[in-house]
Amino acid sequence: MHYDNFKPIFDFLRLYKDISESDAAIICQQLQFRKVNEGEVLLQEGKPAKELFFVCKGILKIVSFSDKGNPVIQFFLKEHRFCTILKSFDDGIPANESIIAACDAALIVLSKDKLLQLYQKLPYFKDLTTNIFQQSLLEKIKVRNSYMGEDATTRYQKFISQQPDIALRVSLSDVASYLGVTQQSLSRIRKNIR
Amino acid sequence: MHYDNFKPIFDFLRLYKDISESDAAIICQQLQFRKVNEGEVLLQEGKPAKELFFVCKGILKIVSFSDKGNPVIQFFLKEHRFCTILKSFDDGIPANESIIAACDAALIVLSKDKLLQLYQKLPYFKDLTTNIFQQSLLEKIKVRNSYMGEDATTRYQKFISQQPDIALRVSLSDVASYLGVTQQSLSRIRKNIR
DNA sequence: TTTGCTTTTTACCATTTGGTAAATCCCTTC
DNA sequence: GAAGGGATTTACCAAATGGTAAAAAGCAAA
Repeated sequence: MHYDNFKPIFDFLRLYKDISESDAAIICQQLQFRKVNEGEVLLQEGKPAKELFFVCKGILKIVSFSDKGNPVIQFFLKEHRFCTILKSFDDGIPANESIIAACDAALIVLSKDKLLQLYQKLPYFKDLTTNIFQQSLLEKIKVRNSYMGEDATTRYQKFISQQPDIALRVSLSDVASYLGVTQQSLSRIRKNIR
Repeated sequence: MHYDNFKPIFDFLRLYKDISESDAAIICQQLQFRKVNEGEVLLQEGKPAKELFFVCKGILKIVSFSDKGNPVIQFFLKEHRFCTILKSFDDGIPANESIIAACDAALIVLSKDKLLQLYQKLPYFKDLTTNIFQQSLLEKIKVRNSYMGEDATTRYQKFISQQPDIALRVSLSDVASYLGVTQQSLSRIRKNIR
């Protein structure tokens, strides 16, 4: 058991709830550590999400496609964030989005089967994850709404001030897709800001 | 007890969970019926959200302000939707958004105090609301993301096809604010579509 | 009906953004 | 170091959008 690999997730969970060492040992048994390279597909659109990821290092992106077929990055998930396609994960239906590593990353993987086992073994665990997921959804909505009605330059400036660590680590084209502009426009915007 | 007024909320809740008549009576005791006029402010930005609204008739809007001071409509809530500022409601902190009637509306009001009482009396009720809230958040994210990377015409067309009943009942300026364009642009877009 | 107020439409022009294409930069591999 | 491939920048022009202002339409009260 590589406990060191799993330390980040306990640091995170304990921000929400105190977890005894014996419970931590139970949780550890269900966890899996995984390293992925930039561009690696962790979940393919159209398949059901059967895994919950916790980002220890790196950045994941959730990607869907617009009507025109252009990839649209919905969110970036960085260190100490959970990542899955929640509706697909909960209901077992095909995901409308893909999960892809936006840069080299280290993850903790929790399969749905094993999470359900945890719900059985640790009665508080479902409340805990539900709470975390809800906060995560609220955060996503808040960020997205803060972009509404702003022009591309303002969106970019908000992005680099709100999520500077992500801005520096993912490609320009990913940022452009996330902000809803072409990469040419974003490149021009960056030049004007300097 | 005006049970008739409360029927819509039970019709809705029973889509998620069977509720006995005796439980329904308990719930009814905590509910309050309220009619509001277009423009009426149900929650003022900066104040903590202490009420949960269920829309029986009409449309509510959640409004915040951009950096430039322009009002930005984040969402519309129509019939058979719950509406509150969840983070403020849960944590008791000031809301960053206002809730305003986008047209004349009839609501069922559930105060936080009374909801907490319901959680005590009906053990399943917290799970039920949590589940509903999560689905609501996922829905909001899905709609918002579907607009990302689309031009204003496409966003408007998606809006009128996804939410035709709302499009017909709220003002053009509200729709423009929701879609992140000026009302002049939206008026021009409507002309071009015809 | 008339009046006054609000909402919506239209017009004009400045600015922003998209689309295409080419040039440059950067990184990896040989 | 050289070559190749992808990423980013730049340029050019067309199209879309914003800002200001005025006209038209809709609506409610007198």
